[in-house]
Amino acid sequence: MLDESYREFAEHGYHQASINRIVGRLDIAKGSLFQYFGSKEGLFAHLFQRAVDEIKAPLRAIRDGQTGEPFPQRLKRVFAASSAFALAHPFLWGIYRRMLTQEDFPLRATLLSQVRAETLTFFRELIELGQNQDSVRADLDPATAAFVIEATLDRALTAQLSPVLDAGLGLASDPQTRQARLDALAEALCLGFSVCPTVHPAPSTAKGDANA
Amino acid sequence: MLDESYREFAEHGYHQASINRIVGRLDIAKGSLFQYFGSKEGLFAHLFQRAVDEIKAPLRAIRDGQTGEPFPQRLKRVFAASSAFALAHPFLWGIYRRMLTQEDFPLRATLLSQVRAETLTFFRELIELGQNQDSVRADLDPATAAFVIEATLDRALTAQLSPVLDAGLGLASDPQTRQARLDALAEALCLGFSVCPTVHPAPSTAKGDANA
DNA sequence: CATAGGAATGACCACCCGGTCACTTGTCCG
DNA sequence: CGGACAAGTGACCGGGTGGTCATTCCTATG
Repeated sequence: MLDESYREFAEHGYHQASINRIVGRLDIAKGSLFQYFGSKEGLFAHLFQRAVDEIKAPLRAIRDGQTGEPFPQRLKRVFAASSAFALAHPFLWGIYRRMLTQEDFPLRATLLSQVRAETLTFFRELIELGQNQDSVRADLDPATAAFVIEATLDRALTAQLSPVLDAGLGLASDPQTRQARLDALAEALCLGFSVCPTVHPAPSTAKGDANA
Repeated sequence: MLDESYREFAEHGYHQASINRIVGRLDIAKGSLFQYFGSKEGLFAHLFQRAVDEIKAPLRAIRDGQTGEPFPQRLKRVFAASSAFALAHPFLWGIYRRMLTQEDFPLRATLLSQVRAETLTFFRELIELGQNQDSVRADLDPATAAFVIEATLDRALTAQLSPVLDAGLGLASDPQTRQARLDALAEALCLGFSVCPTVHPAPSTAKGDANA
């Protein structure tokens, strides 16, 4: 029952989701569903809370494991894990994405600010940890950098589930390509965050005045 | 008539938009509207095409003006101009944002891929131009960087119109703060793109092995 | 077995939707 | 003025919506 409702909301958003379709697929009476959840909004609220609880564990696992690694490696791991999570829970991800843009999504303000605050804090802590390890430059504002990272990751996850948005980058294609593209994004971000000289050979001319 | 329909779609998205409300506000008969546009989808397609045409001019003006400036300045100008445009056309921006996440938005694939391709090309060209000027490091992949920039800008524009998403960054508050935050975002991006030594003094300790 | 009480049911409600079309109205020309 | 023809109208249609509630069914207990 929860699974089927979850799928309906994720596939159609809130307003386009149909209680009739849900009970039709489940082959139960409409009255039963309303007896449990009271209203469409009640059903949705219940589902969302469950989903939020479900997403917390993997996020924490990423943050608390392998704390010794330098920042770029950790960021890549975060990107990879998030990508895997979004692919494994496309419906949940779809709901979240919809809520971001749909002003009249019920409970939007409450639910969103809760999730967003947690996400940005997660990245800010990751960055500050990197700064303490000297793998992130100290003059970088953690909040600003967290914003950029979150925006990039969000777009990447959206792109990998929606070929229209991929725009030739390859996130929506096979796993190997996706992995490579995600790593490239993480690296491009790290370029700006790292204490200056990046490991890459910088193959072209040496026009820059102080490279390596 | 067009203005009122535009507003309706932007405020409610496609499916939640109501023809009845539009004709009600305009105080005209429903039949008239259908005589002109044939269907709801026809009306929307017409509106969208008009909006796309409208957006092209300012974008081109940004790209083709001040070509001599170094990349970071140009990027800041692009951010500022885009921010102003989104604030001036919140409805249009709302439609675009909705279309990004709503799978069943009619004509989504056609319209979106058209817009996205143009946007990403715009940024790629901006970066390549920066590389030719030596104000962007040569080993940066233009497509990847364009992706990151576009993602960040998109999130920033969303945040400035939706306080819930601002997450304490200050994009949704007064113009001065917003301007400063946009500049900070652009700078954070440029850190990674610039040929290495950034102008900023890097105030803290000199633990990094080769800073400045 | 009888029965009490909660759980399940689905016909039904009022409402709203996009879309139609027979009809009225307005306009312009001979 | 009269007629032709386009423009404008709004009652109406079939269908879908979230939600209700009198009724039936099931089960658990005495």
